[in-house]
Amino acid sequence: MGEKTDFLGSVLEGCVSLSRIMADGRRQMVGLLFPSDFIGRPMRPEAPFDAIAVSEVRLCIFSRSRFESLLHDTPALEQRLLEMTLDELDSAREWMVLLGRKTAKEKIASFFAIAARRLAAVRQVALEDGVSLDLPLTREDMADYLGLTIETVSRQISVLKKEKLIIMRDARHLTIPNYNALLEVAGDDSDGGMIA
Amino acid sequence: MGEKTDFLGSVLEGCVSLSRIMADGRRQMVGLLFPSDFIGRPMRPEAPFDAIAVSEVRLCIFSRSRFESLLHDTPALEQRLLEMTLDELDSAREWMVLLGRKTAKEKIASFFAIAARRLAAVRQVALEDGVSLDLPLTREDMADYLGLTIETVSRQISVLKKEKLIIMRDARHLTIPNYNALLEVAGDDSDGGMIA
DNA sequence: CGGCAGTTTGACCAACATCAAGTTGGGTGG
DNA sequence: CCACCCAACTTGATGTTGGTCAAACTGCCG
Repeated sequence: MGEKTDFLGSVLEGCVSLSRIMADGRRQMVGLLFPSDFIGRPMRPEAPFDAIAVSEVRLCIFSRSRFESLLHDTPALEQRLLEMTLDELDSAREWMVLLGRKTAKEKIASFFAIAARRLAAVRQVALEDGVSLDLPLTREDMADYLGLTIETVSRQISVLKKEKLIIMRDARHLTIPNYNALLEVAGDDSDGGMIA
Repeated sequence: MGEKTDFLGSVLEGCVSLSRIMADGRRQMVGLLFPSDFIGRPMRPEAPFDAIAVSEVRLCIFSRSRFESLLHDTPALEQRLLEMTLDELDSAREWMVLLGRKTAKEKIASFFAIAARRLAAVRQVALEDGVSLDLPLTREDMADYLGLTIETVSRQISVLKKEKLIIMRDARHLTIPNYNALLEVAGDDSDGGMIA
């Protein structure tokens, strides 16, 4: 778990997962890092979670010691990192609500809604009805992110397809005809949990 | 959800919960704040979660604006806050593993183990076999923290009692005869998830 | 044309939720 | 001091969601 990395960095391109694997093999993803997200655990040599590339990635890497001294000397950088960490904390807590209290169908709908929001942010375009995107995760990765099994993920995706809440050209390519309708199903009141 | 507080602060005595209530009433606790923990959301006027006192509490309160300017002018304070926030983030992620992948029994065992660790830290004593403590939460609060119902919480506590992993003098007073045995049941490999 | 990883679907099962009584214990008023 | 009350908790019977096991399907690569 969590190699002792001597590097910190940020994601430039692609997608990186953060996860924990329990002794008996159960796995839970605890975060999904998109371009501009910070990667690594400043101020602690052992990272408590595994960072795994989910697609091809380009990273920007700094040595831990150089980053930490730079951080120490640059209050503006430290402030920026604090802001990012506070946002990550809010995201993690939103995800706790999903894991603890949402149904399988709500979890899938939430994940699709969030993936669309993140991708729109990365592309720097507005999030409109009819957005299309390629899912960054396999069914197995989704299951581990959502606290489900791959079979349940697959079944609930089929349900959402049948209800016309999503359109899938193939297993990876998603279109959301009506974003607000999807949010409704996700169980988020109106403005839809502002997650990772 | 999350009143617009003009105050930030830290817990001096007692215990405060952070939670989200969904539109239909489902509730998920996303954090439990003990003495020395920070409370509030710096750099963002709206708190995204409700802070609710779980017991009688004493807080140390600062006005938001004064705290934020102090923060801006005091790199050491900012660094301390960054460290605390990074620790909270790790804790939140550990909790995600619990919510997403642990069984009801493992969740209860984890909660008891963590409560004992936190209480020992607050009391500044070592965590030894035979520790006793009064649970800070009702069964309902525990259920909302663990993503369960009160009935399941109650039943799994009964199971742990029958297996002599815990002793309960009454519904609130807990004794842990063998901490490592409890960690074993909690599903954490050996050193037992370092959670908030 | 296989072969294989990823996915889908079906039949069945188990864990946890729900619904419904009881039980306990501390607090109040007679 | 006792009787009652009520909230918190426990326990039992049954229901439902999501997990497990198993079999097929898809599309891509060699």
